[in-house]
Amino acid sequence: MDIENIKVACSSCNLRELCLPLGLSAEEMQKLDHVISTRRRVKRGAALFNAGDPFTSLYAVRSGFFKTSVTSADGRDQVTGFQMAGEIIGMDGIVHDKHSCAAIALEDAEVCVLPFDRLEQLSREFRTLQHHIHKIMSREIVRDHGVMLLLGSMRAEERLAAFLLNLVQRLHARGFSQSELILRMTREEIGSYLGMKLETVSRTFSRFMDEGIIEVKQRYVHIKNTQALQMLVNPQSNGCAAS
Amino acid sequence: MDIENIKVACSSCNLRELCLPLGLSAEEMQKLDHVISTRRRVKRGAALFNAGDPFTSLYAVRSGFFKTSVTSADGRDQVTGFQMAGEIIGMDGIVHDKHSCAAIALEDAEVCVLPFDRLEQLSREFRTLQHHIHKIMSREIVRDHGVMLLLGSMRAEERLAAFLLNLVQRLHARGFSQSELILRMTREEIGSYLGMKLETVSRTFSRFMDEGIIEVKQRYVHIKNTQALQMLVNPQSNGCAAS
DNA sequence: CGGGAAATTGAGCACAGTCAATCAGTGTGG
DNA sequence: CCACACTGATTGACTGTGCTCAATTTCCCG
Repeated sequence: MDIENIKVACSSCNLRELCLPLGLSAEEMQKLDHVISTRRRVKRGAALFNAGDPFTSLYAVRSGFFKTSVTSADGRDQVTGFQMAGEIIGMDGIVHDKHSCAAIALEDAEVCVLPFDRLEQLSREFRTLQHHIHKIMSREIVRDHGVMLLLGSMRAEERLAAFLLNLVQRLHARGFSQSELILRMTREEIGSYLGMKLETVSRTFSRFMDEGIIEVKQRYVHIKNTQALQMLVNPQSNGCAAS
Repeated sequence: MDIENIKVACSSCNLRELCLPLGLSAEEMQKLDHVISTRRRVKRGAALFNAGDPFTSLYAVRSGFFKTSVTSADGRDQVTGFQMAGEIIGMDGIVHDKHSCAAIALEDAEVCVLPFDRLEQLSREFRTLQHHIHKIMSREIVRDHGVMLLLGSMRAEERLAAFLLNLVQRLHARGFSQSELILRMTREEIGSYLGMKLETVSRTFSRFMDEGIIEVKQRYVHIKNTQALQMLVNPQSNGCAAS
């Protein structure tokens, strides 16, 4: 099985500045350690949960990379996001006590299991934790609105540029390069997320390469001209680094 | 000014089965009445809040109709949702203590002001209220994922059909007709929400009319064949009413 | 009743989708 | 260890949906 229980502690986790414990006091974090007692391993290609699965917990990505996707009644599916270390998955399940999307590991991954009833219980005691959970959900809502903007009003080039910039920025916040990355998802998954076909993703990558903006070799991407990408997303930002 | 304070009570509101108080006990609802002490009127075309405004409260729509929209750095904007009576607006503001989208009244409207710190305080006392707030935020996330599916994988006809069905279903839950409605938004706003140009919205309406599926006259819409619309959204649902 | 915003409709075009062939990379089994 | 199969990526040619630009028309609202 791909499930394995491991004792863990937020207080000693190197992701605590990115993840759930952000901003908690030592005492609060200690309490949190009691709530978050198990980890779970998920193999590449396996589901952390599927649409329809009963909702019990949120999950904090500890290592690895996930995609979440929803499926329409007639079988079309849409990737709704990609999640990396320190990000929280599963908030879609709260409304109906079951998940409405699936979370699939794109590489061997490990998550911290956060039983939601215990999280609610603890957040009734600590307003910092309570507020932090509200923030995490609000952040997801704001992120989703950004994706709607992308899907509703941008052209293929702009979408892919925005996608690359977002990915590299999040990776950079985790200590990786600002200009190089390995894509963990296929062209088809990128396309599904960005509302375009895999061939268009591939062609757009090639065009960026022809223009000298990036270097692509399969999953490897080197961003040679960040400003050019920013200009594509937002023509206003004329070369000057926006804060 | 378009601001006016009025004493109000959730416990005697006719929207309490749709809105925030859903599922609360008499005692809890009485406590909630103390939190929600003011209403605010918003004139047609005016903003309940704008992007960048400091976040203090959530708002429950009491009457009228709103749109929320985000604006990109270069001025494009995207309608992210339409809200009607009983729905909650403003959760985008929690993460950064300021709103990331604007909420504009599409007709003269009235909202209940829910100061967020007091809501957090009360939800630390009542787990029913706490869980209900989590559900409301989760519902928004799930809704957003549905919009992504629509924007990312549907064609113009399917988008508009899904939009009409969603709108009429929500209106029906509020006691309005299942087949007739007045659109409170312009073709341009519909287009922005659905990721298409206003001309395409208009043309698609006309096509539906030619096919005898609906009757449209400016803002008035009569759905003559709900099944045909459902078939457009989901070809699988072959005439049989899906549960 | 008149002005202006909103909606409709048309013609032509472009971006991205479709279908198809080829190539590259990876992992498996003989 | 190499051959082979398979998935994923690239590229090409063609097509079609929806966008652009433009001209009317309709309907509100003052």
